Amino acid sequence: MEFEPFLAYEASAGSGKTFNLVVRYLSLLFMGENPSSIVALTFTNKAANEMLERIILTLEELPTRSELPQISRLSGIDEATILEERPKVLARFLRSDIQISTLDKFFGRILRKFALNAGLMPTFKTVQSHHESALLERFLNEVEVSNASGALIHLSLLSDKRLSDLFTLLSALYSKYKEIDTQRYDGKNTPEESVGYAMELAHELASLVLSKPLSDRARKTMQFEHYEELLEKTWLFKPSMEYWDFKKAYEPRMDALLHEIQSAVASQMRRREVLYFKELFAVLKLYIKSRQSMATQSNELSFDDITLNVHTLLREKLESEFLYFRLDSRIKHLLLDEFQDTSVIQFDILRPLIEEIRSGVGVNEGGSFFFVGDVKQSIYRFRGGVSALFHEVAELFDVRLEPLKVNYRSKSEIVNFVNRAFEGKIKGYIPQQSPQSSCGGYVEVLLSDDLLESLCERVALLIEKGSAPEEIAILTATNKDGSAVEEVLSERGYDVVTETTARLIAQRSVRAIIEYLRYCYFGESIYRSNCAALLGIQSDQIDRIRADEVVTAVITFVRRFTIADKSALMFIEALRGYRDIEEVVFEIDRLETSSPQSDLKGIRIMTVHKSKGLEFEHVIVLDRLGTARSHNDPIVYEYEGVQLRGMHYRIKGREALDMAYAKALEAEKMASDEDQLNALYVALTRAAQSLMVIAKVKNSWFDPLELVASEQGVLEIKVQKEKPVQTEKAVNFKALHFGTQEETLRPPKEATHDYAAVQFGLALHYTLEMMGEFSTVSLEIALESTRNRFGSVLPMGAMGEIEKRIERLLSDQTFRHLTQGDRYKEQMIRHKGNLGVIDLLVRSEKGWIIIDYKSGREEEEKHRDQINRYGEAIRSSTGEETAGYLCYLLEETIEWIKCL
DNA sequence: CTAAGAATATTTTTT
DNA sequence: ATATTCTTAG
Repeated sequence: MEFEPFLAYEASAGSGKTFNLVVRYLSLLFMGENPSSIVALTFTNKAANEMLERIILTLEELPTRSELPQISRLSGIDEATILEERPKVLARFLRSDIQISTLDKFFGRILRKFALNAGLMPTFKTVQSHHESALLERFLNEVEVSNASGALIHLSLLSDKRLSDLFTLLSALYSKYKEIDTQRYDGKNTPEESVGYAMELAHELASLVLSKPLSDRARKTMQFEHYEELLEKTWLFKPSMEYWDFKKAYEPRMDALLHEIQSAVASQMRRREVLYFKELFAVLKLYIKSRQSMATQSNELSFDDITLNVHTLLREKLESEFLYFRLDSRIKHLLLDEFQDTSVIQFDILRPLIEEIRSGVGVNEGGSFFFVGDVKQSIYRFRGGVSALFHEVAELFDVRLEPLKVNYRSKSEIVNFVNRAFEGKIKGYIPQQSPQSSCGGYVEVLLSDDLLESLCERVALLIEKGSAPEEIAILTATNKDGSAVEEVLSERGYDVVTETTARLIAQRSVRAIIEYLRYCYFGESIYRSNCAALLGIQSDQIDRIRADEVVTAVITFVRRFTIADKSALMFIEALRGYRDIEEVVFEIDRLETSSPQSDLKGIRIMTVHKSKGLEFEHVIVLDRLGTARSHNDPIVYEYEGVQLRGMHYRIKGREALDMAYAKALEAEKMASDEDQLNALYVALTRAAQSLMVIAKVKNSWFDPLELVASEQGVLEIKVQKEKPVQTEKAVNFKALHFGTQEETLRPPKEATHDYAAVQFGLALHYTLEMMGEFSTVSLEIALESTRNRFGSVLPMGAMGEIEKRIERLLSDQTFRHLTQGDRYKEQMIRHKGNLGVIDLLVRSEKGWIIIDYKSGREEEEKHRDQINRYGEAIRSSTGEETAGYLCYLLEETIEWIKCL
């Protein structure tokens, strides 16, 4: 097989998408390409990290990896040579500026480089969203200044909507406006006002109908006074009056009138649409203006701001040659993951890059473009994803499309079930194949009246059969459903892990800290009471202090009331990003960080959207607990492939009167049904071993699949090989890793004036902390991070010294002996209200071993005390043997001191 | 049994 | 706001 520069994989679920991306990436490396010339983009941070990890891991374990033969085939280099080259390639890779990231991060980087061209400061901050109220204020001000208040009021009246709804619509249009030909909506060709005419005809029809002998209820439906009342009538939207009670009195004249009325009403609706769009786009201009000025003034950009600015920059302001000139290195190879979720505007930004590569002339010779995706898993239409791009782009750049048909993830029963469920439902569905080796598996579809009860039964069954809780995932339609599941399972004593809306600032301990800071800042007693209530203590126990040093104040507070749970510690980390207490009290509501997952112990609960790209042994897909709500976007977008062809104003009943509108509405409905089906496809393809579908009897989410209650295969659970699982009792101390020791809760240092020595010590600790394993390879990686972080502050030769000392440690007999067992780095412990961090904690056969690294012997007494305290903490919380060592990594030698 | 209109229940997915 | 269910006249 030869390396194909232009290739795309249509990768169904579980068909080895990441595997192929990694093989492709590594082949390029072994073919001698510079890592910084390869750009690999994905959609989520999770996916980007996973890819980077897989690449490093594969490089490290290459001799035994199944990627090796594939890389050999693709690159045309024999395996022996590849293995020989491996250390060099790995070293080069780690030294380079690696370009594996999310699309948004990539765009952010470009924009930063060219910020000044875009009229922005290069120091801009990325935020999830702008201050809603501040933006609204600015917008209204803009409206006022431009004398557009009339337009805004008119718009509000036309749409019968509140300002806040209008504001939501504007922000949705903001991310789309580049696709819209706003010129078309300038209000020319507005149809004549036809309310009067319609009413006249309607009255004529009414009197004609009422002149006949007719039932009372039929007479009643013919009564209306205003146009609005007329629009409520059901008969107005019927194709003919020859129906129901009217049948007996029917005569052709009635239908003639009806159709005339209908066309008058349709014309009036069109009029309303034209006026609406005219005003809307006038107002949108002002909105965009306020959005831009907001971004420049606050120096904060949202994801949308970034994308749009990059687009303007690359497509309207700069030549692509200039882009290449400014980027550190020429992008020669582009690898795109999850391509089906790309939005039109995102692709438009990438387009010149691909065109350059495709041109294949001069410096672009030998470039490549590769993308992977699966239109069946396109579920982000609401965010602008256009799955039609997938095939369109393949055609546009003459990229060969190859389907990956084999599912390596799921057992055959699951694959067969999925094939049966989706064949004929998803357009052009190609059944997946199952390799011989993945025979077996289990699928159950059960219909239930009490979803949560059935869910609990299934969970109990899986656990009873020996499944570990973390192997079970429960997928729900909404976050709210996820919370309901979480509640019911916790109630029954199961450990659960949710990836749902648990925002950090929603956690109890964090809320208490925030209230405390508000009390310190504002001095209002309401905040003190809130804080006390959250902590379950008396208000007078809380003192107001001047919190000049926010972090220090919070640490004191956290210690005093012993609320140092994970969230609190993570929050302290987040607080470091704030200037002062003022910024904290006013900005903290916007902190979107989610709270840490509870050690990943327990049953996973998440939405189907979040589960995308993940895989679990046992999956239970739960029907929606509530009923689905159809979205009510006031605008119906009409797409033809990837092109936005038109926009229609959504008016109730309009589809019966306006063919073009009816067509657009129908297309929209089909697209949204497709999304729904795709979501189900994602849900049913997450399982490796067993899949259970719990469906409602009526109005089920699964209705489009026409599932029937069934059971296939045998529920077998391979019991995990006995891992040294810590019991709940043993983990009485908190195992944590947030940030690095140097910036967290290291006890305040003695006033040391030797700045260089302090930096050296920190860098040494940092390197040890960054090492994934105690191996030479890990050391190399860790040193790279240290160089990035401390390079500028360390004296000459310090890096070499660190490397020397750690290398000595790695070959030290005592160290090797002591570190046999499960190792935990940077463990935070809490004991008697004190927080501490243990450099290295080892769980050996005999008990716990504490190891603390030191770079100098100046304060040995203190160090001993520290170890003794840690030892006491571990011993009292676990009740097991505990030993403690100080490990001095000195210039010439390693010295060990046993403290307990 | 049917259609109209009133009453009632329920109300996303996220880089 | 909208989909579904309920009530009721014919």
